[in-house]
Amino acid sequence: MKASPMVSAHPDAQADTRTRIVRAAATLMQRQGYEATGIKRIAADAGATLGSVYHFFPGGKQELAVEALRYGSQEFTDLLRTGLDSTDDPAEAVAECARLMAQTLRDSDWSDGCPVAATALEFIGRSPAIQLASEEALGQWRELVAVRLAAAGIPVDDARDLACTVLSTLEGAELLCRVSASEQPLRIAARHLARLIRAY
Amino acid sequence: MKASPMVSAHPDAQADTRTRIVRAAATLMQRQGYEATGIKRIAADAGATLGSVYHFFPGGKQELAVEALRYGSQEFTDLLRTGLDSTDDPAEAVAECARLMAQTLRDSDWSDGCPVAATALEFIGRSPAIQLASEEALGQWRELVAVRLAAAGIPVDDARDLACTVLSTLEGAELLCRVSASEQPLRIAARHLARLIRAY
DNA sequence: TAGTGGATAGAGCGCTCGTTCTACTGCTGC
DNA sequence: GCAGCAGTAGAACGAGCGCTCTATCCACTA
Repeated sequence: MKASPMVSAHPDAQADTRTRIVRAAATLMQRQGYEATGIKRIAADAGATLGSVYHFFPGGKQELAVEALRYGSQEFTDLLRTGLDSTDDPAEAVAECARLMAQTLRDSDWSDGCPVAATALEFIGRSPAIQLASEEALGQWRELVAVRLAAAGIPVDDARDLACTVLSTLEGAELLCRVSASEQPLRIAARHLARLIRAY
Repeated sequence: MKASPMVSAHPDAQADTRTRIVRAAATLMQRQGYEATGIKRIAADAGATLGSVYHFFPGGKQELAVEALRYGSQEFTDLLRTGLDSTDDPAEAVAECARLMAQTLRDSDWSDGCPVAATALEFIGRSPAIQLASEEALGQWRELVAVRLAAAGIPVDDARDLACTVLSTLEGAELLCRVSASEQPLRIAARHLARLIRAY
């Protein structure tokens, strides 16, 4: 079947097959982790077949997972950048990130959270490739926040430490939001993080 | 084989079979999540057999998982209580919790983290029983911190919100610690949380 | 028209999973 | 002595997993 690119039941069918597979994998792994996500389900969600999956990812599920983590990480980077660039006040900018996350979560029924958390927790100490990909993602986000805070005049060392806590708090608050199906933890975190940053 | 209670290759063989099974399940699920943890592996680690597992948990893996979550949650409650009661200064007490977590993590090679995070993330929106058990655990911890802060003279409403952020930050920092195999995020979180609390 | 190779397609392999089932052991009350 | 029962033991089942394999389709080149 061949479906010209614009005809399909899948929302992003216009993208090429490889991209659709990565997107589907990223979404599923973000929502339920690595082990609970089957390759056949990924292929079905992507509107692709098993043959295509193994054609593009001969390394199998793990290779696909690493790619999916990178893809999701980039999406979250974009969200952070949007929040951080939303205003001149660095405290308010970080708070905006928390609010954006809360909104994304609510809009997806508490499904679309941090793209690496669920998968990373399954693999700590068990898969160097996946742990490294997760570490790179977190490091990249931390750097992004640190640079933004430093640009606002906060001493570089303080900015780096603050960025670490900002990320910790955002990640943890997101977990709490998802488990309790409530925006509250991220809303509260937004206020407290802003207050903490203003103290510098 | 019978093994009088004191003879066995397993560290906690003196406990009864049911307890050993729950402990083994809690440890494995804490380290690698629910899906990656097989029932046969749980039985082997507990020094029990499949028959015993299904004898005590006729509801199967999910019933066992809920019990394991409760068990792990109680252990973490004990850790929090120890930290919170370590000093009169509420800010310092919360910081001590973070330090205790960092130490536990390091001592276990970044394996023994929050007992519910990994499993909870796999099941959000997919299993009411497990999500509820996770929510209860987080709520219990939050309450514990809130009461401690209120007892130190912080207004009740502020204490409740602060407790929420404390938990968010601890959970997130722990994730960062495990992924990066470093105590740094929790050490930094300890300082920042103390500072935030002192502002009230 | 024939040839080439990236991409698609899905049947089927071996394996492991959670679960079920039957048999056995050892204690307790009669 | 033995019935009854909680607990132990592990073989076996069906389902589903990740993955392999062969066949086919379709542009593009010559």
